[in-house]
Amino acid sequence: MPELPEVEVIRRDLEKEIVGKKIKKVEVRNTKNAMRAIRRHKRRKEFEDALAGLKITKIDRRGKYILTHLNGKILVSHLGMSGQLSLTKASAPQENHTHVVIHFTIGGQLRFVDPRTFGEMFVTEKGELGEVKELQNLGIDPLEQALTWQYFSKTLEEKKTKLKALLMDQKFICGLGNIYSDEILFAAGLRFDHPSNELSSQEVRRLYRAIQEILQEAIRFRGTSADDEQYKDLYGALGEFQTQLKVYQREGQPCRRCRTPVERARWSNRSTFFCPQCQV
DNA sequence: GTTTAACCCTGCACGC
DNA sequence: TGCGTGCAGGGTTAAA
Repeated sequence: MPELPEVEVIRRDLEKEIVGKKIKKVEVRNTKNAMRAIRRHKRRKEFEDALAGLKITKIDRRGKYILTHLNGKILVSHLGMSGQLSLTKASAPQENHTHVVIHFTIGGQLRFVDPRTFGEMFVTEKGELGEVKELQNLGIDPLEQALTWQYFSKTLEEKKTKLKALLMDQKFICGLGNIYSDEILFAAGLRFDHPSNELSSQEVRRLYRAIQEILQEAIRFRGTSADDEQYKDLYGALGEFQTQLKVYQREGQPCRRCRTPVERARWSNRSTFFCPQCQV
């Protein structure tokens, strides 16, 4: 499932590929799930007409949201669990669960494919972006300069919650999901259920550094394609960070550091993977 | 304030 | 072979 690194890889590729292009027309499939994909719009036509004829000027990212800037408008996309943006020729066969197709004037298409329909797309006026609640609530992006050591350690101290809950809390820092929070906690040598306000300053520092390092590495490897729902980039290629995973989905396999079998715990309706020896 | 569970959904693995 | 069941997960919301 796409988390910050995957979304950032897609953002960078979109920036390279579609900035400057003009949208000829947009097609939303006439299916229940396609309507679910654009659920903030009452009618397909409203979404389609909002984008037709506009030129793409910039691609931004906030947490796991991709913001495609057009003249006066912004197309907001969230890939949910199984969403994929795919850049193809118009002649390429259409995959199952393709909900939205954006046609460019110079040819080629951007398709939104999402089997589990947790993802969505919507169009907003540029001036109204600040009113989108989900974006308002997002915390600091961990790759931005604004995530300072001071803010990070102060929040950990104040929150008094389990570390994994905090890492996955999009209102604190945005973009981390199940895979990267597990990998970050392993890299920092901390357990998922360690109380956030009971860390030494050295441990806080390790965690802070692990966030930056794991995310940068994952972007360098073009994201993780670990699950049955394999993440694919804009061109349909898989990421390669799964070869680097230390604990995620490695239950029963020896820890890469100490050989102790990796354990899996059920926490808050999610699986969490950790080394009982290396993480305290 | 924090934690848990349910909800939305589909594909897949599994057992019978 | 085929059916039913459980599970996976992101984000939100309601309840505990």
